[in-house]
Amino acid sequence: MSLKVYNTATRSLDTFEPLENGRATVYACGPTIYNHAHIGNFRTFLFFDLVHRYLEWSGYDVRFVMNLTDVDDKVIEAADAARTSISDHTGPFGEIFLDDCRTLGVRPVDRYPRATHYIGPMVDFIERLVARGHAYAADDGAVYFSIASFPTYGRLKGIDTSTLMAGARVEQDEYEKEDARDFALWKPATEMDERVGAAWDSPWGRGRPGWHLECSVMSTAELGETLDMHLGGEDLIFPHHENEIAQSEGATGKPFVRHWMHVKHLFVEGRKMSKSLGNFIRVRELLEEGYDPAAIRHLLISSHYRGDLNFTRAGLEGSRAAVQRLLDFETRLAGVTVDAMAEASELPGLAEEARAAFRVAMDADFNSADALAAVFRFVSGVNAALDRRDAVRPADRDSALDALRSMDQVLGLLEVARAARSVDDDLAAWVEQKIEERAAARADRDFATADAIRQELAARNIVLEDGSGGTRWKVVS
RNA sequence: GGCGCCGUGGCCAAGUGGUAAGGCAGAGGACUGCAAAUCCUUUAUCCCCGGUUCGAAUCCGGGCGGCGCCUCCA
Repeated sequence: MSLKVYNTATRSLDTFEPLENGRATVYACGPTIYNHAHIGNFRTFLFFDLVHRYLEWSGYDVRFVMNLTDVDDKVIEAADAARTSISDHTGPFGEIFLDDCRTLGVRPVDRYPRATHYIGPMVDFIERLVARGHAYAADDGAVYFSIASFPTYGRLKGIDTSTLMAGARVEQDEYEKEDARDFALWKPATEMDERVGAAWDSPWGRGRPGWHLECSVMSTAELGETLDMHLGGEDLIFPHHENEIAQSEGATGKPFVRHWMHVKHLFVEGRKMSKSLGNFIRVRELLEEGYDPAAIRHLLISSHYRGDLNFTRAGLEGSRAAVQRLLDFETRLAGVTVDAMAEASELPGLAEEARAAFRVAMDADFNSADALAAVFRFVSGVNAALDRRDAVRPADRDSALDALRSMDQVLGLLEVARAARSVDDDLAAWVEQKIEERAAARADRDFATADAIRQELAARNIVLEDGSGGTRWKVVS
């Protein structure tokens, strides 16, 4: 009964062991806020959220940090193209990103450090690396990390760097590097950098930090020198995270990260999502097309984070239906007839079974697909049990409701679905009025009128359910 | 070229040695004025070939097919 996580560094399923018992420090590489986030980004960010929620659900005292990159090549180019500054360009996109996160149910994390707020610590960090012989200043005003000074470089990705650059990818004369493999910690400012406000004073002159450095410095500043978990997309393994290890361990002499976890990139309609294929899907678009955010969330967590995930609109339809089943189940359970004198039911047993299966699934390297299966088995089991009975004990109902809501603390599906379906009082009053009219028509066996009313409501995504206790209504997506 | 991953029913997707979770879709039935919701029934020799084993979707070898990284893409 312990959490096992696949560790990219060891390439094996390791037992999660934080530095300090009961506490967990997590650093996740967040987005570069120069544009709208796409659906692939959110597979990763939703996984971060799953980790965040599950660690808390498991009782850890979690400190979770996700950076927002607000200065790098892409940001600078985008800001310059928009004839603005990097801060004016990234500000709104940062807000939009956080807004998308809220919509999809990504819980706020403890800190969202932005690189531009850490320039001082970054300069200090570079000086430490220089002092320890891991970095050197070049004549062009840049400071480079010396790969030769860090023998284990390449271990995370499992590559031998001595042959890595044997190919002719690197323009040897581009910078004043001592070794083609070396990477920049500090880059001298260009005219464009100055124009968009991406240049700061430093002991090496005007310039800006290298992208890899940002994460090493912010994670250390916010969480300490050794992190329990570091998360990111699979593309970041090399060189980004490899470089972070070299920088951080080079500067501190201590292990940087205990567990490295990486999320696999998703596919869209069976193909890699890429600009050249023109199949980028932004979260914004899906929301504007009217897709339920809970369905998006469901689809993105419906497969294991290290496995393939093929994102399709057909799949989104399926997820929409799955989420609706969950909502209907909660509504039914909450409204079930209770009777303290009723005989004991299967619900407490099913609830216990579901919680246990859910935990086993999530402990197995955050297997959300298996965890969802546990939830749906529970749904079927309880529905069948309720069909066999007229009433259940209040405590039995509560045990089932508690289990459902507890599991949703991690999955966040009901939570997001409810938020997306909130109705104002005016609409509710109108619907109630229509339902009364329909009830009167039905009493007169005037089914034509009754059906017309039902269709009028359906046109506004209101679906009716006639039961023994009267008519219930719900908003569907 | 180097390193690595994947191929499970119509679609999506768990399962890494004991004879196939779950969701969606479909078909039949129960319930309903009709629906909706729900329940019941129903749909897989796990890409192919060989091997190891009492036993393999799961391990090994080969093949076919798809893909990723080695480029500051989550």
